[in-house]
Amino acid sequence: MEQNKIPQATAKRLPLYYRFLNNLNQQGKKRVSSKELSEAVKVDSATIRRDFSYFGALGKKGYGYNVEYLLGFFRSTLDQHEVTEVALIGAGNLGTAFLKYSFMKNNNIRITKAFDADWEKVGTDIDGVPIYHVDQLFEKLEDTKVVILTVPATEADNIADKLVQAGVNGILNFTPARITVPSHVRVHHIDLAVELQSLVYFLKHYPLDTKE
Amino acid sequence: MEQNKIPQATAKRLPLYYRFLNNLNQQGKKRVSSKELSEAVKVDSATIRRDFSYFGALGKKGYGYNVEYLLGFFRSTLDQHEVTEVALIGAGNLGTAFLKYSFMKNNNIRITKAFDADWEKVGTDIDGVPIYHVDQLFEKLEDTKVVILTVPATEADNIADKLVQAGVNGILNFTPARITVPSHVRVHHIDLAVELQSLVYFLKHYPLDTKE
DNA sequence: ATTAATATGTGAAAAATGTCACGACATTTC
DNA sequence: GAAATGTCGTGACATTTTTCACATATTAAT
Repeated sequence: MEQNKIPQATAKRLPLYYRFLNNLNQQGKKRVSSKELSEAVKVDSATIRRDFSYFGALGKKGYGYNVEYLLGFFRSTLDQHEVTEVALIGAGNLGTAFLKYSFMKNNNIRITKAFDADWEKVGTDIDGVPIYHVDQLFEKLEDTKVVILTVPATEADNIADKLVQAGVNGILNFTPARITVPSHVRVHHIDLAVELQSLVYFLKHYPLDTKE
Repeated sequence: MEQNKIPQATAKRLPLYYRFLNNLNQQGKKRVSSKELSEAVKVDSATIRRDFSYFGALGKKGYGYNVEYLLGFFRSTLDQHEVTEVALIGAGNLGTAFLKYSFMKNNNIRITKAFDADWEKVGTDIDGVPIYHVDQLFEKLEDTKVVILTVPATEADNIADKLVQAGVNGILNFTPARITVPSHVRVHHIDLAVELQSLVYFLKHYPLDTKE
C-alpha cells in the first residue's frame, strides 16, 4: 500500500503514460520531453511533469526524460513485471468481443477464464479462454481478484454478490446497473450509453473549442 | 449553447440520473428523494441536490422530487425528445458488439450506419444497420455529426482526419490511440486497457474502503 | 568559455469539484 | 391545528486537480 499520496487523477493516467512510453521505446527513441509526451497523450505538459514529480525526480533539467529509465520505472510501479489474471463474467456480445479483442497487447493483464449462464457455451473456449458456468464461480474463480462484468443489467447485482463472496475485490462494470458492494470492493463503471449521451450533451450545450 | 454554467462533472452525471428516473417512472414511483436516488446511482445525495440546483428549484422541500416532472425536465435538457443518429466506424469485434448490444434501450440515440474497410462486410447489415465502406464516408455519412470509433489503433488518426473533413464534431474513441483533431471537435476516450490497468493499480496501492 | 536554448520540478494561485450542515418550508401524524 | 418529521437548496468550507511561471540545472552552439 506504500505511496497512497498519489492523486487519483494521476493514478488514472499512469497506464496511459506507460503505453506511450512503450511505443516510444519500440520506436527506438532515447529521450522525451514532457512537451513531446504531451502532444502524444493529449495531457498538458505541466500536468505530466507534476504527475511524474509525485514519484520523485525522474527527469533531467534541460534534457527531458530517459525513455528506457522511465519505462522501467513505470513497469515496476504498475506491476507490469508480473502477470495479473482477470476473469470475464458474461460471454455475450460485448464479453466475447473483449475475449477476441487483444487490447492487452502492451500490458501484462490477461483474461484467463470466462463465465456464462448459457450451458451451450460452457465447456467451449473463445480464443483459448475456457468458459465455465456462472454457478461454478466458487470452484473455478480460485484466487482471481479482478473481473470484467459484462452480464445483462438485470443480473448484475445478483452476480456481483456472488463475486464478492468468492473473494473478488475489483470489478470493471460494463453493465448499466450501479451495483451494490461492500466498501472493501472497488467498482469502476464504464457506462457506454452514458458516455455517448454525455458526449452528445456536451456537443449541444458547450461551446466548441473547449476541451474535455 | 444556452447554459454553459453547468459544471462538466455535473453534465457527465445527467444521463445517469435520466436513466434511473426512467426506471423509477416505469416502476410507477411518483416521488423520489435525493437520498433514495443517491442509493440507486451511488452518488452522494448532497452532490445530487447540488447538481439539480444548477437547473433551478426542481424539488419540493419536505417532499422530494416528482419523478414524472423531473424526468420530463431531463428529457428536454438531454434532447431526448428527438432522435440523435450516430455512426459506427469499424465493424470488428467490438464494433459489432455495439451494434448487437442494444444498450440504447432507454434513450434516443441510435446507431444508424456503420462503416468498415472490409469489402466482404460492405453491403450486408448487422441487426438492421447497413455497412458501408470507409471510402464512402463522404457520400454516406451525410449529416451525422457523432461517431463511435472502433477501428484498429493504427488506422485511428487517419480515419479521424477523414471524419473531421466529413463534418463530424464528436468522436467516442474506443481505440488506444490518442487522436489529433482540430479544437472544434470533441473527443471522449474510452480506453479499455487503461481502465483495467488503473483498476488493478488502485487495488494494489490504495487502501480498501476508499471509493473512486 | 561564454552564451543561448532547453526543459525540469515546484511554490503558489486558480479552478473545479465535493461535502457539511442548517434554515426554511412542506408534509405527515396525532 | 400543533408538533414532529422529512427534505430541499445553498452558503460556507474542504478537497482535489490543474495551471502558471520561474529558479535552477543541463545541454548545445559558437
